[in-house]
Amino acid sequence: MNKTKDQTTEIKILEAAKNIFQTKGMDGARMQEIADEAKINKAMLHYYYRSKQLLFEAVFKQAFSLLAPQLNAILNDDSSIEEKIKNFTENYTSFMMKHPYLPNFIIHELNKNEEFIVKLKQNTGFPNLEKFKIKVEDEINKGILIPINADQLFVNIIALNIFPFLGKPLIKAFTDKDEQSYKEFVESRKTEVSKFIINSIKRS
Amino acid sequence: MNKTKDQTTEIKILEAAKNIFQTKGMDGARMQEIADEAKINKAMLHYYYRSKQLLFEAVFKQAFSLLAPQLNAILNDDSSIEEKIKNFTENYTSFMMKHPYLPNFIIHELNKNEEFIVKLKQNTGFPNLEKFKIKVEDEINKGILIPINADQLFVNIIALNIFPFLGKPLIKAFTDKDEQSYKEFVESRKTEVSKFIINSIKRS
DNA sequence: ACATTTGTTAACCATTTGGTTAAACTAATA
DNA sequence: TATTAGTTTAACCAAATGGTTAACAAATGT
Repeated sequence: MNKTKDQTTEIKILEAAKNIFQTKGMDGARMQEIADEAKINKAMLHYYYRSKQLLFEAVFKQAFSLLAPQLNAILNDDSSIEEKIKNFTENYTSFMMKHPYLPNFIIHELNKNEEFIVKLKQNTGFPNLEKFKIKVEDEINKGILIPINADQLFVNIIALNIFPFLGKPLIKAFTDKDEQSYKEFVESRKTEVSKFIINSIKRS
Repeated sequence: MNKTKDQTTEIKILEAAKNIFQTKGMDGARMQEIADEAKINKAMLHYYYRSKQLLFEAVFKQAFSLLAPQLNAILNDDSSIEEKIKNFTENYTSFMMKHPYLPNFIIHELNKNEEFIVKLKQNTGFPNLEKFKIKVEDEINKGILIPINADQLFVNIIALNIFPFLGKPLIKAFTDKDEQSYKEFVESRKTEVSKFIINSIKRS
């Protein structure tokens, strides 16, 4: 057999499964649909991944593993909180514009199965806030930032960055934007969000 | 027949459907499961609501109709932006603590079926930002607020308030909180979030 | 009292769905 | 070139699922 072809079929399946699972969710996805998307026989899905559940987990883990490094990189580098916020906002928004279904997929499946995150947490490389917390407290002590709880600040940062992708249909409707102007709206958040946060927490 | 009993059966179904649909989503929900939850025969679901789709829509519309007035009340009253933000943050968080599955349910289903919001928009009472925008611009001109785009501000407000309910499993894992301390965390956001926003936009 | 409408149930049905099987095919190896 | 191991396919299967039906029960109106 040909190892290259092995991989391409296996990867074609994962790719197709990613598309279907991320748009329709675990429950809404059909094995046949994934097979069609990958242009292979349905039996191949089971040949390579055994069951829908295992195929789903392969997709989910891959999706999650795309997000964690983004967070870690910024939480653990040595830059100032202001720089962290600027970098994160810029990078994360750019990344999400390329993977717009990802936040919804992860959040929905995690909410449907809360125990699932316990498994992920055991993984090395699961984001850790310790260094970020220390840095926040340090800058508060130095008078750079006004007093704020680091957990609250962290949640505020990710909320402001992720929500536009989660709530896109809602926001589009509320603010009366079409696809194009919504894209511009999100694009402008790359800088607006960090200004907004820094305005709030930086001692002036 | 007995009109009171009619209503209770019909309402028992809607109540059960709400529980199941909101936790499992349209695709994950089973008609039999809803019937069991309501402790009635499965055929009754079809007798009163015709199909799964229509039952789902009844649940969805009811859920959505709980959110819209909350938004409208605050967008359209005559208070200052600062008061709007304080009221909204306090009220919305309290409300969501009582209906924690609501945001996820609405956001997930809306993302799976983007056209669906068009129907909702035709409804009278669909939230409208005009008055809010005018008030924001007014306060900017008066020098109360620093310049900020009203749409961006609006998205920031709802992002900061809704995200803790959408991303609960994620945030719990990242910040290492158990159920109780997460509850306290969210509780404290009732005031923290408005302080955070006002800090950012109020001219000092 | 009786016919009619409304509500409820159990059994049933067609279709869909995840998953299996066995045979056919491919390509490297001995 | 025969063997072997891995790959792919079509046909199949049992269980689950949304939905229907027909008989029965309980109100309601006349």
